[in-house]
Amino acid sequence: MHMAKVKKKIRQQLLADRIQEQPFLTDEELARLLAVSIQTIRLDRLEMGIPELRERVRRMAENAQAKVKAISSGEVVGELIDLELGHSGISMLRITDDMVFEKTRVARGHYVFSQANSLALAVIDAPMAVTGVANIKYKVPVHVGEKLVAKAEIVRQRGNKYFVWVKTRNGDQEVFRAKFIMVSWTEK
Amino acid sequence: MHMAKVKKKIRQQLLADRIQEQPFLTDEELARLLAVSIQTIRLDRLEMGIPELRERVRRMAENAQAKVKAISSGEVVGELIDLELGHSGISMLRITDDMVFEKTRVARGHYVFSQANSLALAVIDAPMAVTGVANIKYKVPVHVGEKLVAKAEIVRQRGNKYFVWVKTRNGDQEVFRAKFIMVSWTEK
DNA sequence: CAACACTTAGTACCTGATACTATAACCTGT
DNA sequence: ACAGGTTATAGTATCAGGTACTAAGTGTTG
Repeated sequence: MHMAKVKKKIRQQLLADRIQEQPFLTDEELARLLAVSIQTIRLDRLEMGIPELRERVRRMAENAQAKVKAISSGEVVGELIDLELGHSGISMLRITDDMVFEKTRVARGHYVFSQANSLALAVIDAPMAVTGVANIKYKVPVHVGEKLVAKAEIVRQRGNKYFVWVKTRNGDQEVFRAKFIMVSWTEK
Repeated sequence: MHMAKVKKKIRQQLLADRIQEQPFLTDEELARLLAVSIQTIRLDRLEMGIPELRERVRRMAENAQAKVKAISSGEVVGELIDLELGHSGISMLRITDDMVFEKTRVARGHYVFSQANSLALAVIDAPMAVTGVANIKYKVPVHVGEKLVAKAEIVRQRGNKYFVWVKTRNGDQEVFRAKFIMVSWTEK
């Protein structure tokens, strides 16, 4: 395989892109792909401040773990600010880069929903519960960097059904509103 | 009953737990924490088939990246099976371990929502759009391992508002149903 | 006390690097 | 055309965090 030699800056750009796309490549593999020596790759990385493979992998692992935790494993999506079990609760979610659409920079709806839904679940005082029904209105698009504050309130309880209203604000502006009916689940 | 054996097993359990909790520890650090020699740690890892630090980190990075991709960066949550732009679409989502509540093994509601919502967005033939309103009913709890098939259909369009219905089934059973009003977004 | 499991020590070697030195190849201007 | 600077390559020493293996203790226990 013979690749045309390119200028340094162009090569460095190619290198950076490649590493961005496939961070698991060693210097040796990168050298072969760009048809230069391994020393050149190392000089380029040094100049551009790109860390070595192991360091890249380590960072990805830490970072990705945190992101996975943010949406999947935590009890509540976002940060729980206040909770009065059986009455109300408040949580905060910061919209990060990976929660938005690339083109529009507008938050994907399911993040806003997730915050509200998980908060609604947290406020009800029952060992186990699931969402039954939800009525949702997105009022204003949310952008990257904004901090969403969701307030949940139990407005009525009938048997094992809890009616929870959640209002999400960005600053003073209400951006989202949801009514949930949560169903508690006595094990049998 | 051999005394030494018991000690060994307990230590190995402690070791396994520790690595589970803090996978970024080197053998040297683990040796210090458990007050044994580094060789003992290595023998233990060998016996239990626990890979070395670098390998552990590498696996975490790969794996976590895939998970992050599943919910955050992909256009559609789940796997897009079929899409007729402007009419309908089908997607499939496999419920994995980290999508469920630990205690109940029931899927968190927002995953089911995310699948439906992202599919609803995908079917509408507009460059940019956001969710406006959603009416949702969870009919049956979903468990780990199950495959959810969501079908979205555009039922009406009025101006820049698209009315999309999504029905999600697990096998023949309908587990979830949603009506979305999506709003397309002409940039100005 | 002898047998055997367990633990520790130590060595050679591996990968994927950093850090540094030395030299070769390529432009560029005058 | 040739000097001078930039760019590329080669090579060496060293490192972390291991694997794989050999050898020598240290208990425990029957």
